[in-house]
Amino acid sequence: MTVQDRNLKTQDCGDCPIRHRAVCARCETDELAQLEQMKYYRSYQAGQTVVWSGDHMDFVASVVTGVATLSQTMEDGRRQMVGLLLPSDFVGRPGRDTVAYDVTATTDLVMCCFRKKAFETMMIATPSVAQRLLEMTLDELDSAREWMLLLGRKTAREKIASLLAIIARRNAGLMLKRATGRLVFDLPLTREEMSDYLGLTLETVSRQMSALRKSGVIELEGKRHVVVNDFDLLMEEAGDDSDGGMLS
Amino acid sequence: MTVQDRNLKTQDCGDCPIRHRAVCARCETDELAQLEQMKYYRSYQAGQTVVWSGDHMDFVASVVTGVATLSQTMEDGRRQMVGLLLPSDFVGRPGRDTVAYDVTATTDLVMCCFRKKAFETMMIATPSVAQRLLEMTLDELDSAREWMLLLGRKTAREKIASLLAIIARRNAGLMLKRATGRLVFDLPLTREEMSDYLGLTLETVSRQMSALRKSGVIELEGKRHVVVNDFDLLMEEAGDDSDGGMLS
DNA sequence: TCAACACCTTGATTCAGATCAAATGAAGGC
DNA sequence: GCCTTCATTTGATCTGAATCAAGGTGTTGA
Repeated sequence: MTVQDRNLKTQDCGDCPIRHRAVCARCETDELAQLEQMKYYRSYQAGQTVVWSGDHMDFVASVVTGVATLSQTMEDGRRQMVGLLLPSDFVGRPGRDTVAYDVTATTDLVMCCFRKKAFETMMIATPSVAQRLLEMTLDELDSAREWMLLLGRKTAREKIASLLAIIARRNAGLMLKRATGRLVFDLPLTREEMSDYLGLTLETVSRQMSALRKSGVIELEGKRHVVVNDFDLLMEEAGDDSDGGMLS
Repeated sequence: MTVQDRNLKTQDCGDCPIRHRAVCARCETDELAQLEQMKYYRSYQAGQTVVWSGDHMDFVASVVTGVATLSQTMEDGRRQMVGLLLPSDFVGRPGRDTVAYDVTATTDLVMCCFRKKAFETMMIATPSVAQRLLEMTLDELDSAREWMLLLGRKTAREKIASLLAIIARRNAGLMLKRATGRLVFDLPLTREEMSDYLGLTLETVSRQMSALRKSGVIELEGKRHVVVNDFDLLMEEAGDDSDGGMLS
């Protein structure tokens, strides 16, 4: 445990998402107290790998701050991201020892962790945890399927617009100028990471970002800072007929 | 529950997969009996739609025989399959009313169903069901993520080989000539359905099937009957470094 | 026996996005 | 201030798969 971890441990735990997302819905006080005792924090620096595909992962966790990605790599180096973990998202698989994909911190990252064994025991003793986790997993499955439509059938421009829409949505709470209809946020991903998420090359990502800028859908300040002038227009560019259900 | 009890229970209902996959692992006699009473069967003809995206789905089900697909469609008609349901696969989402994708029978189909309300009640009363379902959902999520790699990064030839490998694997029990190393099976999908699953056009599917035939990886008898001479070679064509974990 | 139809194959051409190749720009170290 | 480094943009060219366009094959039903 690092010094930083220890410091976090002594803090008030009000910000731990597992508590709220995995348990709160139907929990009882005793269960909450039990979970509180079990949890601990881990910090990772931007770029650090949390676990490699095939490795043993002895904890389950929930993102507190920062962004992590799940990715799969082929023998020849082709890479596809299969998940984007933003604050409050859950990682880890109770009931299986190894992970099937790399988990990487793309920004500095703090996760709230539970030792897997203890969490599993807890799950068996507390049905509401398993049920909440099932609900979350089904949401993730829906997101994954929405993403399959993007990867299989959307154009490069639609892919970029979709990704921007997702990030904008998830950041909604943090965004400025919401009242004016403008959404402002910083991309937590490099162009290369975006390309790995969208099944494109980084050059195509860059070109389509420029194209969206030129047609007035977004404004770019620096490389990472994005201003969305009209969210509905962005959604239209994304080709979504729904309301962006992938955000769930 | 003794082994003999289990045998007795399985005799009257040997073909119902929900019972085996969702419950058996940790079940008790009462719960089994309760499930037995709740279940009923539905049949669909090839081509029939089971539920449309957005519709209310008042049951959960498990495929007994036949093949069904899950697909999403964009406003302009672009379609992407997001799931292939083979015998023993589960459909339906306890805890949500509507489905997010079309469910279609691609062959004649028999499903073993449970009314959703009753199943949910049952789930709350019987923790093992929720836990088993969580495990199944996590497996599905892994498959979906494996499929994202295919859609985002594989070539047309690799996509076709991957699909053939999946179907071959899942049919392993039914296949002939297993001892000789040859795998023989019928494709349950048209070329168009294959293309919707793989994010290709039907012409490309047809061309790549021919290409695999010409290079001796597969033999085709008629349009649907496939002979795989060397499964390892097929896996190599599929570009998988793993053992094809998507089959789980 | 032969339409009609659904499904599949094959060929010719086009095009979106990949690949190859510089050039630009911003941030940190000396 | 100047060099180095790394992320990004932009340009030129190439290519794998899409698109457009015939034909072929097998099945159903009159």
